[in-house]
Amino acid sequence: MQDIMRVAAQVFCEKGYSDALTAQIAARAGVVEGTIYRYFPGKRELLIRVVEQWYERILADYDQQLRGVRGARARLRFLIWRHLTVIHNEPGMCRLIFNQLRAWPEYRRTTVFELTREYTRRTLAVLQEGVDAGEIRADLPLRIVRDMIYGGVEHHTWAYLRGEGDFAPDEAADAMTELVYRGLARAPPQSAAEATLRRLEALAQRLERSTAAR
Amino acid sequence: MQDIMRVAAQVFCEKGYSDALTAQIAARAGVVEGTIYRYFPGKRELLIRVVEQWYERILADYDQQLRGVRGARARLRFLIWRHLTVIHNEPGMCRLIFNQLRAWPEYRRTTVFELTREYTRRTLAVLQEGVDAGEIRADLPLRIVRDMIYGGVEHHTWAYLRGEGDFAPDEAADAMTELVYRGLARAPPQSAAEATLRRLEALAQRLERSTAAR
DNA sequence: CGCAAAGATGAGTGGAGCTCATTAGAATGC
DNA sequence: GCATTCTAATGAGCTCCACTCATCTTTGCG
Repeated sequence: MQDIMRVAAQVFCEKGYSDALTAQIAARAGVVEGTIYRYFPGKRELLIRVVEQWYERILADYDQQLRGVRGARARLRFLIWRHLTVIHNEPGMCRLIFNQLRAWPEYRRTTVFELTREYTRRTLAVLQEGVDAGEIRADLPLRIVRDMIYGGVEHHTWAYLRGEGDFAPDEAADAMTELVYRGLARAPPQSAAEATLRRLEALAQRLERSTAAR
Repeated sequence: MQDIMRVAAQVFCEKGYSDALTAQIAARAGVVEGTIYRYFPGKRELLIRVVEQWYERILADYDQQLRGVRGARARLRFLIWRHLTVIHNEPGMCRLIFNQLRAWPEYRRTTVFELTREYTRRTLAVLQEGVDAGEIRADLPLRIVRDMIYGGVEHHTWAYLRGEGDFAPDEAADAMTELVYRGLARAPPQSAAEATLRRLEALAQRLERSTAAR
């Protein structure tokens, strides 16, 4: 049965879900087609089991690694970078998850779903750490930030997953972390700085006039 | 043929792509199955044509509306809000695009693909307007911002598209615009800037006192 | 009215997931 | 050491669904 799952993982990744034929998986695994259906209720369930096994492997050392990273900003960057890196290293499986698994009604009762929830929940927790430490403002819903992070990662890697073009996990992680962390705007505090600047400029002019008058 | 496309749009939206049977579409359209294949090379192409027609309708008044919105920030919010609203109003079609169409190899030669590119290109243009107007910093790649916007919208609406839960386009648009515009962080650069600002203010006060004293 | 061109028909085909009666092999009992 | 039972593997066949094609019908034109 482990043979079947190993072979199925290969064939699914190579050909995609619908072009991967059960007959082909059986042949490569050295069994006959019907044998697959002794262990799996159907092709869909086979994919689900394969992806679940893979995903558990991927997340195995995840918590330990995260525990080693200190500071809300670095932790946040790690989460983003990690997601980008997994996609970059294993595009086949990620394509299966994004294009097939998540579109199915069975998805919600999958451990992939549960583990993903856990994963994104950790992102919220890290953001909250930042709020508690006074590093991040809390006047916007953190859920939206999380959605923009995960959605952004997946949108950014979309072309790569189609086999068109590439992306750099490190650079993208830097940019996204920076964006989330410091934002894009010249925000209200800066207008305070501008006011101060104007006061100083006015003072400078007055001083210049008074020194010139002497 | 318009009948077939109208009926197909309905059935696809109701049942999803693979549960929508060609026989069913034909029956509801009052023709026989083979007739569909006189006008369309196959079921996939039928969906593509249906979605293309819909998408053109959706984007018909789009540019005109955008032209009516002034200011980079308001324009950006409009783009985000618009995307959210379309998803909220027509979940069936959006589900078909996100789950089926975009996963197919044919997608790239679709006008849906072209129009979407146009759509996101406009977002980059609006961001660039903000940079030119001095409203937005340009020291981070705008492509990443765009990816976080569109990815964020889709990630945020994902549960809704599955028929689980709901979301509020206006609130989400506000939050995302705010996030992109002013950022989240009381970040290191800003705390440094704040320290500098306090020193400058102190300096200004000293100078003001000394000039006043004369 | 005759004829040709275009359109519609529905029985039939092919392919892929899936089933099940049968067989082979292993474990257990006496 | 043979018989029995229980489990696993087999592969021919079934079903479902997209798709095809020879045939029939309607329309347009002289």
